Order: sequence, then C-alpha cells, then structure tokens
Amino acid sequence: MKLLIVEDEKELSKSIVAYLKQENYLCEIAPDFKTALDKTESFDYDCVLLDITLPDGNGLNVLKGLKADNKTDGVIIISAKNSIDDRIAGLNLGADDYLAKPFHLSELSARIAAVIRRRRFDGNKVLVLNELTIDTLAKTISVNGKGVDLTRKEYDLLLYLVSNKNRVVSKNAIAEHLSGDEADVFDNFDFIYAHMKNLKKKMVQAGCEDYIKSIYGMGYKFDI
Amino acid sequence: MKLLIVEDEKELSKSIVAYLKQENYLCEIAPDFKTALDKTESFDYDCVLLDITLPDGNGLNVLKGLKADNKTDGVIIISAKNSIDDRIAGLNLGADDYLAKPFHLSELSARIAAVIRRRRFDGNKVLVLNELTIDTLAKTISVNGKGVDLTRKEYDLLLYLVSNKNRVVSKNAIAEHLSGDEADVFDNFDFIYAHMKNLKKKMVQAGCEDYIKSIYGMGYKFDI
DNA sequence: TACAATTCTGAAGGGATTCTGAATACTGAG
DNA sequence: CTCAGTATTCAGAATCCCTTCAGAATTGTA
Repeated sequence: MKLLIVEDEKELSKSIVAYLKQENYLCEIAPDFKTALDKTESFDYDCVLLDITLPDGNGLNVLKGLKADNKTDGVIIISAKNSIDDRIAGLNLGADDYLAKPFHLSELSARIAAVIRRRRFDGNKVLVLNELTIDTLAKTISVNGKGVDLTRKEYDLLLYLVSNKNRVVSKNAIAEHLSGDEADVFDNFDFIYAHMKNLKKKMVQAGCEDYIKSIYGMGYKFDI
Repeated sequence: MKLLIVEDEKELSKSIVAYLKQENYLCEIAPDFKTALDKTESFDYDCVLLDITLPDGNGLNVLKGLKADNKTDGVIIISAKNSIDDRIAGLNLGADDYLAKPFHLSELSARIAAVIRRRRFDGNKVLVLNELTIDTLAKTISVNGKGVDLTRKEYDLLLYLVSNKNRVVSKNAIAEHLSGDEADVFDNFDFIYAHMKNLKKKMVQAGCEDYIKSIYGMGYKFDI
C-alpha cells in the first residue's frame, strides 16, 4: 500500500514515515502542495495524508483537484486547525477523514487502514472471492473457511493483485510495490517469481482455484 | 508503442530503457539533438522524452520543430531545471508534460501512458468499439464482455490499427511500430502476416466481426 | 544480546511460450 | 494467365517464466 504524506514539518513527516513503514506501508513525502499535485497527477496512492496549512497555498484546492480528477486516492486531512468549519469544508470537498494535530500515530494508522478499506474494498474489511476470503484487518486469508499462513510478502503480493483484479499488472509495478525503492529493480524479477510460486503453491494446496494468471511478456493478472 | 529518449546521460537513459522495455515500450535513444531531429523526421514516435539541457543546443528548438511539422508525437520534457519559466516555456511550445529530474521511473511511465492515451485515444482508458472493448489500462480486450487472450505483439498490433481506425496503415508503418528495428524492415513482412493471421483468428473465434481489412497493395485498415 | 527459525532474494537450469523467417499455397489486379 | 501481393504453416530462435536451492536478511525467542 502506497501513501503520500503532504507535510512540511520535516520532523513530523519523518516520524510518520518511520511509524507507517513499520505498518508495512510505502511512503512518499511531498513537502509542499506543488510537489503534491505533481505526484498525485501521475500516481495513484492508496491514501494521501494532507496537511492543509502549508505555506505555499491552500490545501483545500489540492483536495478539490484530487477529487475532481476522479482519482481513487483516499484523503485524510491533517491540520492544526480544528474548528468545525474546517472539518466540514474538508469533508464537503470529499476528504475521507479529518485528523487534528496533535494525534497519535496509532490513531493515524487505524484511520488510514479504514479509509483504504472503504475505498479499495467498498468498506469491506473482509473480501470474499468465491472460496477465498481475505481479512484485511487481521491480514489473514482463508480458503473454504480454513486459514492459510502467508508470509508478509506473499500477503502483500496477493492483496496487490486482488486490488487490481482482472487487470494485468506489470512486474515493474509489482517489484516496486513489494520492495519499496525502485532503485535497482531493473532486470531482476527473480524474487517475484519466487514469491509468486510460493503464494500460488500455498493457495492451491489449500484448495483454492489458481486465479493468478501469468500473462506472458506482460505481467500477472488476478482473474476472477 | 514506440518511444524516443533524447538524453545524453548514458546511465540514466539506460535505466529508463530498461524499465520501459519491461512495460512493453520499444525504445530508441538519441544522445543529442541532431540525432533526435534525424530520427523524428523519419519516424513517428508515440512519445518523445526530451531532455532540454543537452550540450549541443537548445531543446526547445527541437520541440518547436517537432510540433511545427504537425507530427503526432507526444512530448514529455525532462529537465533538471525546474523553474516555473522553463515549465511554462516548454508547455507553451506544445509539450504535453514536464517532468523534473530526478523522477521515479514509475512516474515517468505513468505520464507516458497518459500522454499516449490523450493523443491516441482522446484520453480514454477504455475503448469501446461495438462488441469489442479494449482496456488500455488493464491491457485486456474483450468481445461481448468475454475476455480474449492476446500475445504482446497481437495486442500492440490491434492497438495500432485501432488508433488509426478507418485509415489505411502501411505495412512499413506497422513493422516500425511492432519491431522498432529501423534497419531491415523493408523487405520482410512475413511476421506481420503471421501476427495478423493469429490476431484475426482469435478475434473471430471470440465472436468479433472481422474489422481488419486487407487493402491490396496498400496495407491494412481497421474498418468500423 | 545471542541464537534459532523463518523469510527473502539472487543465481542457474530447464521448460514453456511467443516470435519470426522460410517454404508453400492462395488471391486479386491487370 | 501471369505476377505481385497476401495468407498459411511450420520449425528454429529468442524470450520469458518456473523451479530449486543456498546464502543473506529479518524476525522471533530465550
């Protein structure tokens, strides 16, 4: 899961990233609105944390732009302002949640999870795909009611494919999603093959149909 | 889809090509503006990545030339300069997008896809042509709602024909777009015949009308 | 902290799929 | 009919994917 943190206070954004990284999110930082718009224009984030009180403009405009573009990004406003007015203005413009500074990182994390669930999975905490059930809250999956133990990467991989179901996702995209930094992800996708194999093996062994199709030369597709 | 990367930093252009190749683009490199002009004069590119800060001149002139010739190429400027002025100058001259170094390759890829969609498909991510539907984002096609599996080349071929629908495209043009190999494409179109046959067969088998007409001595036309 | 267990990732080969050129057969224009 | 252009088939080449395995990295536990 990929997040964009729009925040100019370096200390704060750093500690947010440190915490959310623990929670297995991939984080990018935009220190100002211009950068934020650049990034959101060319990227889908699972959730954007938006401080609306940055020096270089009005965050509500960024929010408006984000929502107007019919993006799938969820938005959580974080702000020192905590007047009812601001809250209402933000939510009216389509923000998914509003969090007043200061806040606990655990609360932020919980809200992010909630927003992502709502947007990605129509609010369902549990995805049911025929015999396959994914509990995004517990981060567990089961086939025909019987639990299947996945490693973290396997789970991430599955969730990424499921959240793009019926779409071909390139190995570039998968690699980036799994490893976080795209520095040296050029020609070595061996680790994807390995995880893919292990994941598929576990699923099939558990009695799940093999929904993950390899599309030769293009990538993979969760076909359901 | 065919790209031209105008960039003198070998390391950068190499990693760009490595990444975009994975995303199924055909890439050519021009290390300077002279080569760039040579190439754009004789070939159509779906998108040109133009570093405007090369040693041998001003990239904005190349851009001007490209746009003046009424070419169909999209242009994305990449540049270390990130002043508002440069940005505006570039966009005023007809660039489709502007990307400041350093950038993530996935971001570049996303912008390329957006530019191509805008230029070739009126910005549509999903093309609906009677019973045939092409999802350019998911890279899938379906006939009457039922998915049809195409290989890479078949998909590229179909997309190229569709992006020129109701126009005759020469086999030279097709060969160029499919192989990217400028050298020896003038005498052997056998591979086109092969792909064409396989594509048509799959489409017809899926219940799609055979929109691809062979125009004797001219080329092919997606007739709809 | 140190140790053990698990998970991750890169390398190597073998296997599967797709690509493409050659050979051959067919079709349309003149 | 003739010839150039197009279609079909097929097999080798090229590319890509899968599997296995071992060492590295991470995580869990005492």
